[in-house]
Amino acid sequence: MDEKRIAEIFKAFCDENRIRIIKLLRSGEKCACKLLEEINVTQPTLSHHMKILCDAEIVVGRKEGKWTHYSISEKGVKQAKECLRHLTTLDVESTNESCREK
Amino acid sequence: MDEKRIAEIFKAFCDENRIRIIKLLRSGEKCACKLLEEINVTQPTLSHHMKILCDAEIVVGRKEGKWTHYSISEKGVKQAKECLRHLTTLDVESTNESCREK
DNA sequence: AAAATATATTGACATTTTTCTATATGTTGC
DNA sequence: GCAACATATAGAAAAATGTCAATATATTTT
Repeated sequence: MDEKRIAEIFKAFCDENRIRIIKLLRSGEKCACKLLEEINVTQPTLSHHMKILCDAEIVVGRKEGKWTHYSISEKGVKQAKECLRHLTTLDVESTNESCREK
Repeated sequence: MDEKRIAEIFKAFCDENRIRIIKLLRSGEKCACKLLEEINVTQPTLSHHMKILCDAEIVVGRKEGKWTHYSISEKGVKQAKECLRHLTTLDVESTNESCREK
């Protein structure tokens, strides 16, 4: 996966308000109006954060009439975990020259 | 863990150059001069990114004379994984009111 | 069809982040 | 001690991000 996409995924987790939103979704699907009650931002700001979370595919929105219900995306989370695992696992295959000197 | 610290950890993964650096460290410990050769930024910019990676505890620096050797921190990675797991795991204990309406 | 409600988009502003140049600090070898 | 090298810090500029007020869009209700 390219660096740009990886960055996009993890941007979900690097803003305090988005982390609060994710924590709220741990208890299950919630509509935007409910999230808005529990978080200290205006409605357009919440909408902006939900877009970032959805673009990262950590969250999915389900439209139902005038409401949008958001929930944690199992699929996206799996991808994020796999991505984190891959990034941080030593690659034993690759040779290594640790320093120009020595 | 508080939102601020969680955001700090995942900031390691939300910049393209930092992801490139982490990918380079997958092949093992590397000194700053070696990383600098392989990445298209100036030395102070690299230093800045290394600080963010170290603050997130995803990377550790080992000083040896005039060199600093960087490597992926198993301990920090473990914490990040655990953090991601916790954030994205449904909390079955908590009751849920998904929407104000209905 | 008009009013009310839920969410998204636009545009402006403030803050944060990334980047650079210049300079400082610390280490090694002469 | 001095020159050369590796890395860090300071400060400034540019870019990206977070935030809000205003407004648009879509849906439901009356």
